[in-house]
Amino acid sequence: MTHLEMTSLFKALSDDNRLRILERLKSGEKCACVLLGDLTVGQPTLSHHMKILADSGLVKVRKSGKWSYYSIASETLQALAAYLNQLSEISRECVIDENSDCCR
Amino acid sequence: MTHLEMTSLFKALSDDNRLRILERLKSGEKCACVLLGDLTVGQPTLSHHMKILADSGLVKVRKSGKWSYYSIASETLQALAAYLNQLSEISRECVIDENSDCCR
DNA sequence: GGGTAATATTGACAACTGTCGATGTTAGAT
DNA sequence: ATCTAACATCGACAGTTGTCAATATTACCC
Repeated sequence: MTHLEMTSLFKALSDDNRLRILERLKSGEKCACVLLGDLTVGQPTLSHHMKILADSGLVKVRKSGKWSYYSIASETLQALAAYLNQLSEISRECVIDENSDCCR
Repeated sequence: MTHLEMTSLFKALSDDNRLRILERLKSGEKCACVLLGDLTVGQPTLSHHMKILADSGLVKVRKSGKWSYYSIASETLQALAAYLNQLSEISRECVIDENSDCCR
């Protein structure tokens, strides 16, 4: 996963409504009109959010007739979680001495 | 961790330079002037980014004399990773029948 | 105290983002 | 073919964000 893909994933996650959508999808696949009922945004706005979530790879889309069904892309979420965990593992306890100059 | 805190964490992570800073901090505590050398932004911009990272709880600050030392706040990163993992665990395989109407 | 180095703050500006109303597209129903 | 429901796209607008130059603050050194 490239650096750019990573930031676009975090961008996709950094909106209150989109987080709500993901949490709603945790209970299983949902169609857009159901999600619309859960939020306080208009239909074009929901469509916009779903596009961002789908394009980033956080949700999968399945179209059937008039309906669009969305579901969580677990692999992507797990990959992100793995990245964050790796980032939290500080390789060595490297505390700089308080009296040393750090900048030369 | 509240919903609002969560989105502010993701917001803090959704910038290329801030991700770079965190990856740089993975090798241990660094002072601002060192981080400045790693990026292609001016000093006020770095200061701005560090404030966002610190306020969100992703990094810890230690001040000593003229210098500010920054380090990764592992707990926060791990909490976020746990949240993402929990989100990826779909409770039941709930695929809606293709021929059913979803919206009533 | 005066000078200098590290960092923070302020103000300004361009770029991006979330939202909506209006309109377009597509597919089933009558 | 016409109507309607689900969803997408477009254009506009306000609010936010990343960036910089200029300035302020703080702490050390002489």
